[in-house]
Amino acid sequence: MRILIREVKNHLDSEVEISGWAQNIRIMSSVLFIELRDVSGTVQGVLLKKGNEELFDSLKTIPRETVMSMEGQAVKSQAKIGYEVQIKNLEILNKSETPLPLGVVDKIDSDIETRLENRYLDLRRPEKLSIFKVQSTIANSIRDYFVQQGFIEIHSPKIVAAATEGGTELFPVKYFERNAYLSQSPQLYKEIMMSAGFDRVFEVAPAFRAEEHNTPRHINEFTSIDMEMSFVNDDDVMDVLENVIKVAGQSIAESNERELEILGVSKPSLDYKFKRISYSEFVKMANQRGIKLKDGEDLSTPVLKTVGGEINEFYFITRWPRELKPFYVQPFDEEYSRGFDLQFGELEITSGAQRVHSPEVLVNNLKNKGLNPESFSFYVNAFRYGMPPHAGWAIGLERLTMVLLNISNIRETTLFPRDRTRVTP
RNA sequence: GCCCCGAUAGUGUAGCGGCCUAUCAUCCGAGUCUGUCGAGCUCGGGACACGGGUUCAAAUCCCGUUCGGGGCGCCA
Repeated sequence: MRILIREVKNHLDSEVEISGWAQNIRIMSSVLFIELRDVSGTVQGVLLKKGNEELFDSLKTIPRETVMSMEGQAVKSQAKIGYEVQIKNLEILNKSETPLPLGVVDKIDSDIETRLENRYLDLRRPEKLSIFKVQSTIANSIRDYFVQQGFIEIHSPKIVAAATEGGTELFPVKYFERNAYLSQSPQLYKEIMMSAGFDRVFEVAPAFRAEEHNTPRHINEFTSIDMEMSFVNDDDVMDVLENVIKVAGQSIAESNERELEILGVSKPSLDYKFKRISYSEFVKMANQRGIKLKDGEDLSTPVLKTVGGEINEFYFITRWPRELKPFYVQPFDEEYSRGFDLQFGELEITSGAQRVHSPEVLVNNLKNKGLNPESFSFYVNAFRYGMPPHAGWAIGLERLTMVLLNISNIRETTLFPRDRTRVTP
């Protein structure tokens, strides 16, 4: 029965069977070592030539990254990790071709381009695996938290009709005899669920944006963690968001000690209150730093870098100008809205808001934004027959992973990134 | 979409008019070495993105194409 490599140390002085990839084979005249790797770690197998001549010679020409299974005695030894497996039986399950398009254990770092082209090899490296183990923890801890808080997990359609929010470019798809689009966000649907009386919902699903951006923080398909709650305001859902981030940080600290060590990242320490800085205060902060910025202007990347870059923690930017936020964001007063962003330093992690719940205000907002309320009837109608006040937000899973692991390119936290020029693998 | 920068063995690089039948490392192959762990040592293998131009001479300079990187814009 095959065991995981990290379990070998619990079976010293007994027979074990392990399977994995031969990441390095060191051959001496009378003894050879095979470093075997599986999802849990690595261990070396040893084979003395004496008494095993045939097997010994056949292993001399085995390429790196060949998949094999070995049986033998697990023993304490002078190996660096303190133990090894004395090979008795070895079965080649699948030979690797050579040379490798990308060395898994080479000392040379490859370009991200080469790594993405050969992602299956790149992901064999423990650091890359670790990123996605952590991402799994993040997603699951958030999901658990929501379920615990009485949220209902929903799955909204990803193929949508022409009319959406405006603004973002959409990917067109052929829908039989009609044109449709890939969904940019579950926004309208999760709001409709409030009208449906589900009270609190969440969804973890892909979102598609056909923007031709080319930055280390944008991709065209990402995983959006969305939530929406009824009978709450913007401050309430900011509280929930702060908890969610802290829960995720806590779960990583508890479950991914080894991965953090491999990545050389310290445990997230989030035991501080997330600051809530109003948009207008943020503008003042920029002005104090010599940046010419008027109240009402959008916060550009350089502004966020200068001001946000100084704040090396999570913080909210609240009360954005209505002008800068979408039609479904609830006004705070004539000028400002109940929309907010969660930032980490310069990076936007989340966008959220208390939403408009009055159909009249909604229709008015649509018109003001130059959109035709008629095209949104499927959505607006849900407001006509009893829509509760509600609020919600959406986090980019990949961006959250970047922040918690201090990774600077979103492609690193995406298994198979879709960017301006990449659709494969 | 705009502005910079880049493309040399499987991988990562040096070279930036003649010294280049192109450097180094890794890798691959052959051999050697009684326990290595970035194994060591010896020998061998493998590359100038594509198209055009300038020049006696181009990896090197110029133009175009393709692809990539960075910055910005766009971006619920």
